[in-house]
Amino acid sequence: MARLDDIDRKILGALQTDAGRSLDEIAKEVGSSKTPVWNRIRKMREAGIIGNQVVQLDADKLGFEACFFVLIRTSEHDKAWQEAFLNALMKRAEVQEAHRLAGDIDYILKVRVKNARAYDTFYQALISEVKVHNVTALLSMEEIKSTIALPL
Amino acid sequence: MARLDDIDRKILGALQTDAGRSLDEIAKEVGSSKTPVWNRIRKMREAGIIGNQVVQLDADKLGFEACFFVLIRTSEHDKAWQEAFLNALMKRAEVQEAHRLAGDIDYILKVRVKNARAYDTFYQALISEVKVHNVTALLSMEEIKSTIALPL
DNA sequence: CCTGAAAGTTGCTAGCC
DNA sequence: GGCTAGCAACTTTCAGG
Repeated sequence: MARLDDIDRKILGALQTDAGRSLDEIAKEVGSSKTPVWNRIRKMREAGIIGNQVVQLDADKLGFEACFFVLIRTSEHDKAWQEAFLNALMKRAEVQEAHRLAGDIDYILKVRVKNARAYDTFYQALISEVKVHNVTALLSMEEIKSTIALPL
Repeated sequence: MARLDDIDRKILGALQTDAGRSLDEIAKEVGSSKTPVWNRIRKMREAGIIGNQVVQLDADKLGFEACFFVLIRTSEHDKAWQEAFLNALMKRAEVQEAHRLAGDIDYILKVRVKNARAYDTFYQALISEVKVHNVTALLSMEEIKSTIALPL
């Protein structure tokens, strides 16, 4: 874990809210000026704290109207199965998030697709590739909040 | 839903993978040149398809080592309760995602915190603010995949 | 709708406080 | 460490095909 001061945190806060602004603007917002801010950003990039810059796209306007959270239980816990499962998740663009869980449920996925039929296609492809014991899909009716910003 | 051609989709694909490149690079990647690409991006911005540019931060390196998926059932379904609940979620930076669901479980949250104690603090604050019937927290052991890219 | 070039900003570096 | 200044690179605009 990196050691950051208050200005670093302000910079990160600004960048994770809107990275599309100029260095000058960000420098003014955090109460510093161009060069020091640029040096801090460079260091945090090198440290891997700051990753890629990406745009947020409007899922609805692009026709992705269905979003599922998928709870998965498996009976297989050996290395080979895990690798096959992990591989299947990585290569599927519909899977926006995948977490291995502690407890009763083994995995949770967030799957974004155009419609319910597209989800079924995804689901059939997944279970034909890897064996899973039990699957529960939770359908999102409304995306209340969605951000990648961390609570700095 | 907007009408997009193949080049538009390629541009969106490039931007949601890495928006930190120059127009020239992106133009070359999608097989076009600067000005037309710039015009397409401008139009998609105006249409709201392209939103803010943000940086992806490394949660682990910043000390956010705990991530919970929270399943919530409620007995209250009236307007006032919903507004209070929605308000509580919006103002809490720990809540990275919040969805209203169809079926048995009413809401799912993704909550990012520094550690289990910080989750408990969040949890206590939430249930003291709004009444919820049943809460199940799923603890993430490993973030296998995490992207905001849509499967264009 | 694309090309090419010009003008205005910005990112990035270096040398000084 | 931060500031000033300057150059290179980029974004953005606008003619013209």
